Amino acid sequence: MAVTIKDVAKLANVAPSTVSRVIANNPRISEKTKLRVREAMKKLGYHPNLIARSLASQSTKVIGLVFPSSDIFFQNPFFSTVIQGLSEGAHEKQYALQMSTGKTEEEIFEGVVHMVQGGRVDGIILLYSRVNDQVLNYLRERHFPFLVVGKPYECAEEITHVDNDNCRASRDAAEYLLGLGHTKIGFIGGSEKLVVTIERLLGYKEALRENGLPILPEYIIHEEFHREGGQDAVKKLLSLDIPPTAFVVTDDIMALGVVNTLVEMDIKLPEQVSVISFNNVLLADMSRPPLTSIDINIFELGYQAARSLIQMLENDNEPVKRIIIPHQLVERLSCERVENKLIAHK
Amino acid sequence: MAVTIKDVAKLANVAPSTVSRVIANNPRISEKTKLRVREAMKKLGYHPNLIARSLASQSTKVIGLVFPSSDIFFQNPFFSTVIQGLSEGAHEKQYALQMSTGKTEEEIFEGVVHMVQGGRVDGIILLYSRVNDQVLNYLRERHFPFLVVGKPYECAEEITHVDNDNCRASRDAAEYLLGLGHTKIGFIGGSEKLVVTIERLLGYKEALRENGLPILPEYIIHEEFHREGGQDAVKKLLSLDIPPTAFVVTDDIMALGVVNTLVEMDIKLPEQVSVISFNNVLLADMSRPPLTSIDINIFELGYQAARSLIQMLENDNEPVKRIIIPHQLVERLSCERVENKLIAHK
DNA sequence: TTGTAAGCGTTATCAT
DNA sequence: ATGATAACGCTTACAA
Repeated sequence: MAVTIKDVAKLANVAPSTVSRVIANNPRISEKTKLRVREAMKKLGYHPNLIARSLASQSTKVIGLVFPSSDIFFQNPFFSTVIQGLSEGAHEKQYALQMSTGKTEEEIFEGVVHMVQGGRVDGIILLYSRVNDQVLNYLRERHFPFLVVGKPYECAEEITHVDNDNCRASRDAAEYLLGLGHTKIGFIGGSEKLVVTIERLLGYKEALRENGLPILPEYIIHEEFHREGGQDAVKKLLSLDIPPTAFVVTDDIMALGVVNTLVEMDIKLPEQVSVISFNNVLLADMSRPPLTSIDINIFELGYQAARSLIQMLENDNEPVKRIIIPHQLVERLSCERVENKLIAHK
Repeated sequence: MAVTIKDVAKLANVAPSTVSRVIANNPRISEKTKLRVREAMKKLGYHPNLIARSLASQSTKVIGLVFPSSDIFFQNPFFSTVIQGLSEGAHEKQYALQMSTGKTEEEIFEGVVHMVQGGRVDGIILLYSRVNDQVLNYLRERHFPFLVVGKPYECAEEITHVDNDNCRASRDAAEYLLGLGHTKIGFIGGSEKLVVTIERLLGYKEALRENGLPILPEYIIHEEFHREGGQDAVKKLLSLDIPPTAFVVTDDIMALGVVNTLVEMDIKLPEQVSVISFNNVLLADMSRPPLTSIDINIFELGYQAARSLIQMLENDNEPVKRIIIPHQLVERLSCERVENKLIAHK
């Protein structure tokens, strides 16, 4: 059996509670005893049992992570990078990260309940935001500390969240294309259930509207966040009578699908068609041509999420916060000023 | 405060121990009481406190994950996919996954000690294998249950591990190129401290030797597992008096760097130079030309790792195992039969 | 400044 | 088949 607080107490000739106080660095213990106790701890190679500590103190120093059920999320570099940020934010405050596992939505939900009611985590970070989310509703009802990476669909002002200004970012993207003279701009987004898609669509529409351009429903396509999604979308758009000359694509991976498809169709990028996308993951500049993309600072999203949740956990009635991570447009070579070279009508 | 076993006991008119037995589905409890107790649990919305259970039973049902310290690991899709496999394997047996956090090697080591001595995990999975690893040595010394994804550098027969036959895989890769008539084959590998690099280099050498070809030290380059690594390596190799006509690259991402660099140098793929790589991550077929790559079944690596560790945890003296995940060569368009079109000497 | 003792919510060993 | 009761290893009033 491992060495416990009692063993240390015995060796140092003090009570177990004293050892506990030394660990907590309680100021009411004399330096002399502290020294003696610490020596005993070192001698025995003592390390506190975190489970026992959690039980006694009702706090685990563990943060639960909830991912969306879709496989697609894992395939996207967003996942890795946000984890890196979370990891760094958590580590700084000595918190551990635990992942929910499960494939279906239902399994994930049960996993969260297990974590929460089982007392295994002090708080939860949701790494997605969708319409009518069961997990979010559950956490709210139980008043369990949690935070959303992304913008909650409802009651955003009552839920702490870390997000980009996606509406603005999308407006920036569309305005960039408008600035290059494009007037026929298509929008290729992810699932309409995802708040991020909703927001980016909004920004796109705002930009068009403010520039006096019509919003054409046939120019707006929703597909999954993967390459095939981008491929399907661009095919649909290019088969229109008057196809767009530029695309706002809400994810780099989708954009790669778009680019590949265009290349296969022998359409020149950026001479004939411009593409701007989101996330600026590593792949963005591995594409040929490299993608102009809106960098949303994924690492920072994760880092601030971890920090903010820990703040909520450590300070009673920390106010609800909305943390906006800045984005920036990274110009590469996938967009060009529109000349009169239109795509031949089909 | 949450509802406990005592509350359930009171409502069902039994002793707490009986409730505990019902939870464990102990056969010595009558069906009648089981029913009554379960009803009470449902009525109160009871959920066992996992922390208390862990303390009493000295087992957490949590697996600790240890990543290499390098940022590069996270940027590689290997990370996401192996996590998916681990997640599925763990979930099936109701285990949770906890990640070690920390940037430097030292921080990670401390994180592991914290997890282990703190009793927070029942076992550990190392997601890398390198020469002289501090973490591995620590776990061995303490006889703490753990398993390695990859081949341990030393005492591989005493440590359960889940791996590919990397030596064989690399031989397959080299032989494939030899089969296409290449005789000047370069090797671009990762850090020499990583066992995977060592093994793949070995396989490469074996293939050359068995085919009566010389092993040229200047044809062997080690770089980091990222795109720049591939770029640097190929530049070095192409500046040789007699540059290779084909490359075995031990990672897809590096291979992308190789391909991009070749394109920039106006060297035609696969007409002038062939490239074969490892891992077959999604990017492999997004490259132009799409990469011929050895699929090492990353998901399966993770999945089997989780399952095997759980077996070790649940069965006393489970024997040490070596689990080899099969690989297969996926032919795409980055390799071609060598004709007499050599690269012009520099 | 330090010790005593009562929890924290389970499991597990005795009894009965 | 079920009930007391003692762990599990720590924290934290309350005493002294």
